[in-house]
Amino acid sequence: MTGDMTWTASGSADPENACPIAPVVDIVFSRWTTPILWTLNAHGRQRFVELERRIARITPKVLTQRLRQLERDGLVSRTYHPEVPPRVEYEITGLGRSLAPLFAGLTEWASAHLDEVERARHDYDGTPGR
Amino acid sequence: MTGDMTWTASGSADPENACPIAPVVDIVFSRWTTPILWTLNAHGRQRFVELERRIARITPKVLTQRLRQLERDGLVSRTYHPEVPPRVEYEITGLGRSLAPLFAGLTEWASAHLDEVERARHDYDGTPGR
DNA sequence: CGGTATCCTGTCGGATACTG
DNA sequence: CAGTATCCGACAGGATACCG
Repeated sequence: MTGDMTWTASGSADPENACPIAPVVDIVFSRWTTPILWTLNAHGRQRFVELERRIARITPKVLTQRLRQLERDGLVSRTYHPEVPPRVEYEITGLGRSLAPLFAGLTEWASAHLDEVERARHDYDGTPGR
Repeated sequence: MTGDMTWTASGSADPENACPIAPVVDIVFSRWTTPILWTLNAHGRQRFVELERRIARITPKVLTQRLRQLERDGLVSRTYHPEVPPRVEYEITGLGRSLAPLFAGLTEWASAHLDEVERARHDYDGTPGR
């Protein structure tokens, strides 16, 4: 399909990090960002508490931090409604939605290969002499 | 093409983490794993020092830790040659290579949208009153 | 409601030194 | 060469309390 030639050997190898996708990984796959993006995409525009409830175990502090980061990166938009009580809504942006195929690919890989990983782990752990 | 329906809203929402791809992210996108996988795929079978040199700034301790994890997950294979001096070779497995389309997708997303992220960051930082 | 402030702990990873 | 052992500092993230 697309871009397969990007995943091949070439004489390059950047001196700093020999991995061209490192920046994307930092943006999209830092801790908590995938659950947040996933929830926002799956359930549409949501308020802070809704996110807090759906993403179990996340603390408000961390949720705020990650939402700010995602907003700064343009993946999520924040709308403040000056009411009493105040209402804030978060929504995934077009840029954020452009990650959809990637997430779909991840999901597909998971269902196809996750059990294989599980088996490998079991074999590794079960092998004596490590 | 494939698996797009997995990235849609449905009544599910797992209680623990509302994000089905969380396990994959842990496996593939934990720190240093992408540079390692990328290098192994790009340059083929390599010795420890080769990896160490190509992945700048990584320390031998951390490289060992991550390689062990990748080996346990079945993404990388380790071959020990009992010689003097000893020789160890690391190679990406078939399971590891099955991540190729995903990495290609990431690369493509980067070239298509990374500048947009950069612009969003600049706008965000430049907007007063935050 | 939607956060922020403060404190505190656990863990990741760096530095250094050493070994089969 | 290919690691391991040990020490250590930084900081992400949890718990708790408080505010507009």
